[in-house]
Amino acid sequence: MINVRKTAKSKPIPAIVLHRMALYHCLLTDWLLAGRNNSTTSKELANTIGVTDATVRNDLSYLGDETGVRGVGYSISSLRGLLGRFLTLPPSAPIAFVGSTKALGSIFSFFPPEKFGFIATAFFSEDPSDRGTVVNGHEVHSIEAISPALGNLGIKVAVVATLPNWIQHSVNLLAKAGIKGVLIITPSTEVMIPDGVKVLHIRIPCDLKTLLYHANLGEEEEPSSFEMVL
Amino acid sequence: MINVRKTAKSKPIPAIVLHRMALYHCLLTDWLLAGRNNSTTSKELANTIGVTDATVRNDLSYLGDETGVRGVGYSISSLRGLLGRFLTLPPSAPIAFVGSTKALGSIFSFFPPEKFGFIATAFFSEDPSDRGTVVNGHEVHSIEAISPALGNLGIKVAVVATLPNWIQHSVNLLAKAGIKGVLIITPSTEVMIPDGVKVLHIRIPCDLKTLLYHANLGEEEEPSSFEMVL
DNA sequence: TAGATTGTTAATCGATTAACAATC
DNA sequence: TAGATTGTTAATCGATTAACAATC
Repeated sequence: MINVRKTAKSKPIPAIVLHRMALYHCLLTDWLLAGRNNSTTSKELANTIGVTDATVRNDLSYLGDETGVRGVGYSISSLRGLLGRFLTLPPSAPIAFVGSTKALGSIFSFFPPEKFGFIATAFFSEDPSDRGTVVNGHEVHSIEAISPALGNLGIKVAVVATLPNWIQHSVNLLAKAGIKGVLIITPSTEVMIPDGVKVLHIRIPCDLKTLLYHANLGEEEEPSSFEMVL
Repeated sequence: MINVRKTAKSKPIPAIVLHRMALYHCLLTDWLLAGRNNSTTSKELANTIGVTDATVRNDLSYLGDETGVRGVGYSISSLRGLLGRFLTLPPSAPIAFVGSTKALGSIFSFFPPEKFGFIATAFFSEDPSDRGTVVNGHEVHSIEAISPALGNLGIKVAVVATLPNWIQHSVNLLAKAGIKGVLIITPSTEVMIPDGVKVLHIRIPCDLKTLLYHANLGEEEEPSSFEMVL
C-alpha cells in the first residue's frame, strides 16, 4: 500500500506535535472569532503557547509545503484551514455524550460544543431518572442503547462523564458501536482500552496533585535549623 | 542556600515525571480503596499506565533510597505514602472554586473532591444570582471577594470554571491572594500567567480535535483510484 | 540456593533548538 | 535593496530503555 496521507514528512506525527496542532487550531479560531484576520508569525504563535519559534515552524512543516510566506508569516485564516484539514475537522463535528444529564448539562456551561466547532447529537445516561429527558432537542437514551446507529449520524467521537463504575461498560459499548475516539472526563486510572479506539483522559485529581507539588516547592523545611548552616 | 529538598537526584524533576508521580499516587489510592494492600512491581505499574518498567523505576528514584525491595517489589501503602510526601499532599487538601454554581455543582458530579483527597472550602461566582447561595456549607462569594484570607484557610490551589471573559480576572485575583496553583477548566488559549503561579489548562476542544484526527486516520482518500496502483 | 525484582548506568531514541540559506 | 521571516538541516538536549550487578 502506498503512503496515502499527504503529509510533508511521511513519518507518523508525534503525539505532542499533534496536540500542539489542535492547540494552534483552537488559538487561530479564537483570533478569527475576535475579529482578527491579518498575518501571524511563528514567533507570535510560539510566544503565545510557550514554545520556540523553531518548534512552531517544525510542527507546521507536517502540514505540507507553502504553509507560510518567507519574510511575511502565516495567514491566520488559511493556516487555520490547513490545520483543520490536517486534523480532519468538519465545519461542525457531531459528538455523543455519555453520562447523567446533571453532569453533561453542566459541562455545557463551560464547554458549549457549538462554540468550538462541535454539535452534540446523541445522549446516553446511566441514571434511570434521566430516561425520556430531552437535551438540545435530543432524547436521552440508556447506555445500553449505544449502537452502531451512531455511525449513521456521522458520530466518531464521544465524551464520557458517567459515574466511575459505568466508564468501562460505556467505553466497551462505544467501541462496539464503531466510535473511534473517547474523551473520559470522570477521573479514572484503570480503563481497558478496546482495539481500534483512541482514549484520552482528563484527570482533575492528578492535575491538582501536580499543582500542590509546585505550590509547596521550597517550603518543606524550616529555614531556621542549625543543620542548615553548613 | 543548600539544596533543601531531599530528592535522590538534586536536579529539578521533569514535568512529565511529576505528572506520572501524581498518576501513580492516584492509582495506588484506587487500589487501596479497592481493598488491595499487598505489593506491586515496577512491571505492574508500568503495564497499568502504559510505560516501561524501567521508566517507572527511574521515576521512583526521585523519591529517594529504599523505595522498593529487590526481588520483591513495592509496598502499595508505603509507596503511596512516599509519593504523597514527595508531592506535599496533606490528608485532605483545601481548594477554592471559581465559577458559577451551575458549573461547579456539576463538576462535583463527576469529581467529588472528598473522594480524591481534597476538600472544597471556598467558592466564588461571577454570576450575580449566585450571591448568597450556600454550597457544601460554604457561602458563595463574588469574584471580587477573592483575597489573601484564602491563605489563612490553608488554600493553595484553585479550580477555575468561569465563563471565558472572567478567567483572566480570576487568575489575577487568585495570584494576588497568594494562590500558587490554578487549574483552568474553561477552554481558553490565551491567559497571561502572573509570576509565582503555576497554571494548568484542561482543553476539551483540543482533546476532541486530537481524537478526530485519530478517528479519521487512513480514511481520507478513496482507495479505488488508478493512481493508487503504482 | 534459585528466582525475582530493584536500582542504576550507559546506550538509544526522539524532540527541541540554533543557525542560516532561501525568499518575500 | 534592506529587513523580515520561513523552511530545513545539523547539533543539542533530554527522556526512555536495555541491560545487569546487587540483593531480597
